[in-house]
Amino acid sequence: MPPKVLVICGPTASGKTRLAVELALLRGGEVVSADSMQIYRNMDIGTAKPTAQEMRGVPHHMLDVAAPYEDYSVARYVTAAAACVDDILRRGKLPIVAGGTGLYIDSLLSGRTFAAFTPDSGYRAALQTRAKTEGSAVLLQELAKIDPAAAQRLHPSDEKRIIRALEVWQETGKTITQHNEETKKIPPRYEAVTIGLTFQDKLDLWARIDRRVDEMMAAGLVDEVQALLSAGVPPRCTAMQAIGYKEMAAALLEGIDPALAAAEIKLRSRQYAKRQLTWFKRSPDTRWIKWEYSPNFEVAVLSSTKCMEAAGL
RNA sequence: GCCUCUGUAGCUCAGUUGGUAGAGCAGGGGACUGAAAAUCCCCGUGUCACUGGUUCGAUUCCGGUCGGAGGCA
Repeated sequence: MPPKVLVICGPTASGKTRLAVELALLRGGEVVSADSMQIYRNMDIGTAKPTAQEMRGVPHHMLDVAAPYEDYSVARYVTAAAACVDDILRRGKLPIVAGGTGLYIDSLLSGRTFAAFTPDSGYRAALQTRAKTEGSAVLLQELAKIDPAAAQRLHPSDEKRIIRALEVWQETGKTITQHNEETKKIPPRYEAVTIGLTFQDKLDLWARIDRRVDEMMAAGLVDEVQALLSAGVPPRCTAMQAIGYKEMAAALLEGIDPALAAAEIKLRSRQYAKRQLTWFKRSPDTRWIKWEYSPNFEVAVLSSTKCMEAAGL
């Protein structure tokens, strides 16, 4: 049997951080973040990275492990996060994987491996150029010749995935379809007890998001983004695609009122929360905790604890 | 007070030389195997302000009423 871990997922601003700390304190656990943007250093306010005060002495892993200008990836995350989880397990403590990046969580738990090459050979760039000039539909047609199943699955506009499929073939000699089938057979790395946080009423989620963005503004989001820009972080890099940074950087660069950017950030955050829910909803074993009018952490902790006991955690 | 423009989807607006209408954004749903806070796909019936008239038929033309914007006084 694979080792057991606790997972806490849910949309942005649903209280994952706080619940993770509560449960860690209760069970002698340590938190492993599963957040694709909190991995970056110097991006604290806009990613709602837990502060030392919020951590309450609970060790947190996978925060601040990359520089903003670096190109991070799921593959890197899984390698590093699995090492953290294994170490926590070895020390007899409970690993609590908490975060909102569904792909990171699933990849960590599944034991899935990624095609063994680093996508910086220039081939990807060449394909991107071709997609721009010839259109991604042309690339899809080429893909159809080597991997009909993948071509069938992909939409002609889905440039990123078409390029990835082509690049996997080019670099490894295997089609992405074949790769996916093989990795599906890999047994899960961990047995997860998953708790999902959500809201009875969507409007409560929206209100929490709005409030959080207001707090970010008050905490100095504008300065944080300006500092990144001043430090020479390219506005187009992965880290700067993060909600909050993307909009604020654009406002700063174009001389737009930051308050307008804040409104945009609220909107994008709501849309992001919806996408997160879509991802998490498809896991049938997730135990959902629905916040009602206001988040009641006592109830959530109790409910989580029962859930953990039932699963033998 | 007079003149001009204007009132169409939650918002911004197209449009119908008269046969009951469509985009963007918002919203809803979905996907997702090395950028994932990224990326991609699907979903548009609404008293066409109200009210008379002309007409086989009006959201479209004409009159009036009520909103809104601007101009002249």
